Amino acid sequence: MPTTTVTRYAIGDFAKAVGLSAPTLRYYEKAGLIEPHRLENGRRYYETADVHWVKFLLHLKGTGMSINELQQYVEWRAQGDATIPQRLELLRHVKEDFLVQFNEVQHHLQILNDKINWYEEKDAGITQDHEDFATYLERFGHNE
Amino acid sequence: MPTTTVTRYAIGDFAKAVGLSAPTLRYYEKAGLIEPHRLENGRRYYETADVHWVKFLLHLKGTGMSINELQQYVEWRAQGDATIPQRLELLRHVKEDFLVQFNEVQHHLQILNDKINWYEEKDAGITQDHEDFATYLERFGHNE
DNA sequence: TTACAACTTAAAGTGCACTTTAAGTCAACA
DNA sequence: TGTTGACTTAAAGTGCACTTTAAGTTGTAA
Repeated sequence: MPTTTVTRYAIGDFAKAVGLSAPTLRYYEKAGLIEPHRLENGRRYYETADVHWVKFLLHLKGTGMSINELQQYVEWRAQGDATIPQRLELLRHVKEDFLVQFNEVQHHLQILNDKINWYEEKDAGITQDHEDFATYLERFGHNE
Repeated sequence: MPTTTVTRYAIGDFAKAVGLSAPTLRYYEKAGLIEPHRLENGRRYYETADVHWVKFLLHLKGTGMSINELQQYVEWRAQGDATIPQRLELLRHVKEDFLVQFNEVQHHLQILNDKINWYEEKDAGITQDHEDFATYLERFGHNE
C-alpha cells in the first residue's frame, strides 16, 4: 500500500523558507497574492508549490512591480489562459520600465565610482591645487 | 569696466532645471541638503553651481542613499577636508550595498525575461501539453 | 498540568519621501 | 490699477509596504 508524504509548512516555517515575516505573509494573503490551505483547527499551512509561487512573486516584485500590479497579474492568472495576452503585456511593460531604471541606476553608479576615485586621489596624492569634481568628470566624459 | 552676469534661478525655474518640484526643494533645504541664497525680499535664488550640486545629490540618492545618509554626507562635507575619510567610507559602503542590490535585481530581470519568453512560447506554439514554468527555468539553469 | 511558544483576528501604528493645504505677501503685466 | 501667478511659511496629509499591538486560542515540551 503506497503512501506519499506532502510537506506542510506552518506559517512560521514557511516565512523562513521564503524569507518573509509571518505578518507579511498574512498581508500578502489579504491582498490576494497567496492562498494558503487550512487545517481543521483553522491554522494555515503551505506546501512546496507555494514556496515556488512566493519566490516567483518576489522576483516580479524585485523588478519593480507594486503590490497592485501583482494583484492584477494574479487576478488574470486565476482567470486562465485566456488572459495570457494581458499578462504578457503587463510583464513587457514592467520590463520596459525596469530597463529604463536600470540604465539610470548604472549612470548613478558611474558617478558614485567617479566620486570615490576622486576622493581617493585627493586623499592619497597632492591635496593642494586639486581639480574640482566637475572638471574631473569631464576628463572621463561623465558629464552631470 | 568689465561686468559679469550670474544666472539666478527663482525656485520654480530651478525646480525645472533639476527636475524636482519647488516643495521638494524646500523639503531638501529643511533637511540641510541645499542652501539657497536669498534676495532682499526674502525670496530664494539659486545659481549654476547649485544645479550641479543637486544633480550630484540625485546621483547619490539614485544609488540608494537615504535622505539621512545624504544629510550625514553633507554635514561632513561642510566640516572640510578632514572628513574625507569618513565620506569615503560612507560612499564605499553605499557602493557595496548597491552592488549587492544590483546583482539581485539582475536575477529578478532574468526570471522576468524567462517568464515573458515562456508566455510567448505558450501563446504562439503548442498550447496543450506545455511544460510548466519551473521545468522551463531548469532548462536554462535559472533555478528559483 | 502548567507554562510557553506559535498561532488566530482586526485594527492601529510606522517610516520614508514627499505633496498638499492654508493663509498670506509680493511682482509683473495688460 | 487690478488681477494673476509666483513666491513665503508651518502644518497636515498621502501612498506605499509593511509592522506592531491587543486580545484571544491552541499545540507542545517539561
